[in-house]
Amino acid sequence: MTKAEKTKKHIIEVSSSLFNQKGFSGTSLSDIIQASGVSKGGLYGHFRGGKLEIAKASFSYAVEIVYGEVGKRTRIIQHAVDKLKAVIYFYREHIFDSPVRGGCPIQNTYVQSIGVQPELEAMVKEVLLDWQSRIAYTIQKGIDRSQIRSGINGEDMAIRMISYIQGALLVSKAMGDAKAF
Amino acid sequence: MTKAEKTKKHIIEVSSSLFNQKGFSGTSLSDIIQASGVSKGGLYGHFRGGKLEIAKASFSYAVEIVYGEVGKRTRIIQHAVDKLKAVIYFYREHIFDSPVRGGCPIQNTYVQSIGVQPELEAMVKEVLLDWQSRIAYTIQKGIDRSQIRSGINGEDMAIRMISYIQGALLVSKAMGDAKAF
DNA sequence: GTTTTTTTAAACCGATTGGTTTATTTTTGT
DNA sequence: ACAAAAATAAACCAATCGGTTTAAAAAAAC
Repeated sequence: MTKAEKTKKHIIEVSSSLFNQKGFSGTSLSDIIQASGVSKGGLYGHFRGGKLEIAKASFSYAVEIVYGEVGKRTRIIQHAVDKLKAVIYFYREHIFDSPVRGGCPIQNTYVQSIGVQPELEAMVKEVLLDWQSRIAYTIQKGIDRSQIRSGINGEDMAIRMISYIQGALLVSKAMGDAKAF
Repeated sequence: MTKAEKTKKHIIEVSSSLFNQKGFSGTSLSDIIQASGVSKGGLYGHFRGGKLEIAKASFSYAVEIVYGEVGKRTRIIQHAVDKLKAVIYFYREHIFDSPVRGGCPIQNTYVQSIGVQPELEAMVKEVLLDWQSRIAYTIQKGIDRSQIRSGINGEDMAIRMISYIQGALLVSKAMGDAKAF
């Protein structure tokens, strides 16, 4: 990794935390400059698209980080039901200790970008669809292996599971405990 | 209602829509001035606390509006289970047609204020606790009337119901359909 | 019709916003 | 040691930010 690549990654790491906590309009270039230690010219050198390009890269990075952490926990699990349960357990254990500071980047980015930042909004939808198909795939595999009773609609079940996680996350964070899970 | 009160209410009506859609940092005084037609001096006359005071009043107003609409639907219903179901149906029917433009003010305000606007954050928590106790009260009444089996913990059940609604709202809006409900 | 209330328009404040370019310096790879 | 790549610091831009005060005008209440 060249120096430039390292710097770019560092900017994204720092920015993903900022954007996830304070949102797009709540995060200024000055914030990123101060938190990263990179000069304004440096930022512009790496992201000619300005703030929006940094925010987009930050969101993608944040999603990858979360996916990576979830994957660590679920990759080794064979049984489909256990695998899906492990996903939920992961989120329940990381309500106040998210892989990316500020909580679930999907939730944060979506609420803060809807109707205001169409490009970010579209990215969130893509990620959600991807997540849905991943879960649906696991469910289908479970059905094939007779671990889950057939007749279950994978896509619908996946949506409900995501919905459950997101709702429980929101309420748990607000209430200060994990009772919603 | 005096002229001043009318104007103040008008400012709040307009602002609640703006804040709910674009968030606190995403909404500027200029936005409010333009949308309300009230001059800058007028705003300051009615809200000496500036933007934050307007945002707080707007959130309270938005919550009242939603509560009012939900109440219209549920007030006449006697059976506890039907009453709770009606709440969920209400939200399902208003995913893309919220009483306050931008969707559920609890969800929006919380995500956009957490860690950044402590006063708004605190208000959301209060509203959530109030909502929880309302639902719990309905559940308890249902138990007393043998409409709900005893042994159910009203508070826990209420949290789960709120969590369900919030999650389903978020995902439904993002996905563009009500499958999550 | 007069007094009070309410609202406006305008000026002003200091600070910050995102964005852009430049010359210079530092660092890197060879 | 030298050439290429990377990063900095600084200046600059026009625009906006939230906030504050004032005199004048408009509207309402009596």
